[in-house]
Amino acid sequence: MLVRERNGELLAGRIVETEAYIPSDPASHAFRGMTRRNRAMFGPPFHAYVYFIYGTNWCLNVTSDAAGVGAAVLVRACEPLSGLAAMRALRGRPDLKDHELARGPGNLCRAFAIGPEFDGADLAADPLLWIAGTQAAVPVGVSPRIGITKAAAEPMRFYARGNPSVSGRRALSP
DNA sequence: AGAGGGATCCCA
DNA sequence: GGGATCCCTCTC
Repeated sequence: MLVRERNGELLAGRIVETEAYIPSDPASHAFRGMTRRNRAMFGPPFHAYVYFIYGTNWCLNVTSDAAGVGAAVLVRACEPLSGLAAMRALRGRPDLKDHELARGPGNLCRAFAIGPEFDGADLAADPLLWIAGTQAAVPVGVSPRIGITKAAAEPMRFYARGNPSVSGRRALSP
């Protein structure tokens, strides 16, 4: 479960879609070594790597290997569990259905008010953003990742099968 | 289906 | 410094 405390309120959601990026992976930001942008990706595990893309979107990753190793998991979607009204306000779209609030990595960061201030944050200790709890066993689907061109066939995307909060439904295997 | 959007990075 | 690229989103 991803949790964000904002103005004394808890925004929370079940993580239902992720993508993996490993050091040997040409699609990874870390593939060509450390830069100012991807610095956090080489930090200790279970920390946030937040980056800006396509001029409009922030995306949240969780580092997934030892310090010095550039590896992370992109958090692509959450099923909203609490703070839905605040999420809807943050999206600025009163018309959205619950399962659309945090569907897609850019939308997720908007709904949870996640921005560059969390780049490098310790997700086990940060007072305003953390990941906690155990995940109920659900059927997990595997597919290629979305929106990349290098290593595009690698089955590195993992999602809760059948969950409507999962993005990229056209690309899903059933 | 197609445009918009801006930061980043590589190579001159 | 320039330009290709980019782990996308919304509207048409």
